[in-house]
Amino acid sequence: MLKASSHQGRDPYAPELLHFRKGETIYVEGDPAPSWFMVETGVARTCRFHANGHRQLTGFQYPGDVLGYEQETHRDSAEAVTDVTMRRHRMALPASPAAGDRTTDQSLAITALRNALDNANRCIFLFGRRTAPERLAAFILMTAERLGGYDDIELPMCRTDIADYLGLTIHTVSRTLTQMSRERLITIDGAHRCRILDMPGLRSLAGRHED
Amino acid sequence: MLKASSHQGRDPYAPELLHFRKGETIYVEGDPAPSWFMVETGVARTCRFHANGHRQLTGFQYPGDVLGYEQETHRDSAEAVTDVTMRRHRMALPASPAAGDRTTDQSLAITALRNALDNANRCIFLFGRRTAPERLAAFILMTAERLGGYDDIELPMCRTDIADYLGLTIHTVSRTLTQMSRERLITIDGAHRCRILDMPGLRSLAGRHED
DNA sequence: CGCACTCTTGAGGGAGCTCAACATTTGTGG
DNA sequence: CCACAAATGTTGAGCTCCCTCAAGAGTGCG
Repeated sequence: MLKASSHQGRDPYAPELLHFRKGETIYVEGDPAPSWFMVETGVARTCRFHANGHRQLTGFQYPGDVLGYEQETHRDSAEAVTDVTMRRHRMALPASPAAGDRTTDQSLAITALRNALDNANRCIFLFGRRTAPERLAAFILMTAERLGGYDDIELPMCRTDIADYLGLTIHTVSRTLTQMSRERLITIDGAHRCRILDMPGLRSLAGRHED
Repeated sequence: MLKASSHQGRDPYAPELLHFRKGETIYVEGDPAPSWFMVETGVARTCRFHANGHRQLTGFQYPGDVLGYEQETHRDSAEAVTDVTMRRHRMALPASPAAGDRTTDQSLAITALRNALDNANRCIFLFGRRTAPERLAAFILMTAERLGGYDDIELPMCRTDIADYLGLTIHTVSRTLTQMSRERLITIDGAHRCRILDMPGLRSLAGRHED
């Protein structure tokens, strides 16, 4: 399941660098989870599938973000949104045999988990009982912040990803973005690029007057 | 902000037992977060408020669940749904001074965070682009599992809590529950008690044919 | 008993989904 | 390089689900 450019027989605790091409699967829901990943370059997505086939994205992971830190088996699937480079870490099991600096490892894990939890809670907050324009405004602002806070944003994911993340259809996403550009909040330049024109207006729409 | 029945001058690392009465505030968004909590008895809820005043619950915490494990300041508020007993733990800072078994403490934190993250992801999954009946079916099943897997469930929270958690209005929650009892999926016995009549039907409605 | 609070129920309207078609971009082979 | 196909994105019309507004019923407490 794990596509690794691995070298057998190396130090099993040295974090390993892996490459995935756009669209490739990193791991699948239900796979055993002996390791977790931190994005170095590119963007990944995590998702789950409903019984009815509907896909729900649970998050996008940018450089520095962690994914796959779960007990026993993975609770979601992960795929590469763009070409992506990730570092694979061994699970820091409490009862693991002697191996280097476990404490540092655990601290790293705690920080990573805390960030992941914060992101998850932010999502729950952002997308509970909100209109399509509010969700998209929040999404654009969130993405802009992740990418460094510039007004010019490269959206690495396709419309379907955005829709499955925000709990909308691609039609509504498309229509709403068009509407937002009509209202001079943003400009859309192709499918993967947009620019924030009216930051206060966008923040207000997202329900973030302060912060 | 922290209402503690604390004894000054005790071992600062001994987890402390706190009591909160139904409706009492445990901590508030923005408070400094020098400690985190684990529920012993009762139920708590975490929530955030939108600029427009709308409340979004981010989770319910049952015995064994953790809350407030955040960096620097709390990212959400926490309140007691019922009378609740919690154990307060010190943050295990990587650079904290010598104090007992830090490693065990960190392992505990990792387990707690992992569970919290799993719950958060489950919520994102359950409530993305789903109808009111689907959300409520999922909610009832989730609550039943949390309470031990019995068919007879005591819902400790009020309708407003359920609505703010699922991103619905109390009207829709009420109407939908009534409808579900008309369809013989559940019975409603007062505001805080329900019984699952048709488990397969409920699982199917929640989109969980297997698992 | 009366007040406050929570929950339930109904009628009407609007946001977003469905169905359908078209436009644009990307990829592939001649 | 162009022709064509496939994938992705945009736009419109109609309908459904859930929110809004409004009122009534049940419950707990002084």
